[in-house]
Amino acid sequence: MEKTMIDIDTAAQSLKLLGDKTRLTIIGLISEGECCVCEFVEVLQMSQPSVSQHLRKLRDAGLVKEKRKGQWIFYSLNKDHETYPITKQILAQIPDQIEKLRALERAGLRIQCD
Amino acid sequence: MEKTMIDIDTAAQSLKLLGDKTRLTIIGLISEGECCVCEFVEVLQMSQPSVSQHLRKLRDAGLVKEKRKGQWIFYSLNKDHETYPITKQILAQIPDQIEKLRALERAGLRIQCD
DNA sequence: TGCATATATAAGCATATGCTTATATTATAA
DNA sequence: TTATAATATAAGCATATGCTTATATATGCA
Repeated sequence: MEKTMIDIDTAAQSLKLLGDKTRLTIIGLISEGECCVCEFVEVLQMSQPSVSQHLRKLRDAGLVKEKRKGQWIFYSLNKDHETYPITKQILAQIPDQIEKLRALERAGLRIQCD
Repeated sequence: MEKTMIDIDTAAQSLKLLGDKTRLTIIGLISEGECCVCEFVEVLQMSQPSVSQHLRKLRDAGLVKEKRKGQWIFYSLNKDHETYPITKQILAQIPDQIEKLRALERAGLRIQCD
């Protein structure tokens, strides 16, 4: 498992994106699976356009992937991204967001379409 | 070695500071020792006020410490900071900046006052 | 087809950011 | 004490950021 160095510009660009509470929470939410936009809206208690705009930044940078499933668009971590190792290390040091998703599920608001 | 979780707001705040090429390079430069402002100015090829302003942000957040030695003020990593574990992990994944300091030394511009 | 739902995009705006130039502060040295 | 060097701070400005509201696009369903 050879460690590849991530150049400083690339690292800084990803860190800048992760350096926002909303986006860092989004990354935490999908650290163990995918979520759709309406789930983020519910958990984050933010407007849909605002959430979409954060997702676009993450997607443009390649940190997340999107996949349409019917009327929903699901977002997930892009584990192939050059800076994914950094993201993973950060995720290991912040509290997981799973409980928030469980609460969604209990409220019947979790989208499952597999 | 129990891992303490770093809350998401705290993590995001530090990541935001690290998400800037200049500041990330500064952190890289002091990852193995202290540097004074004029060394940063030389290595980064930036104006002194601009460097000072970046250092102030890092210091205000507690990510770095400063120590005056005569006419110079030396900056170093604050290893006691709550988010230092994150910083350390990031540093492990970017190329070290030591070579830049060696070049300074060869040019006779390295400040040593111990 | 037509309507509802999910999502994206656009435009506008207030605030944050990072630089610049000018100046203040602190310490050393003559 | 005066001059110089190292650093900090202040003010100004252009650009970036993150929200809002309004609207567009795409899908599913009656």
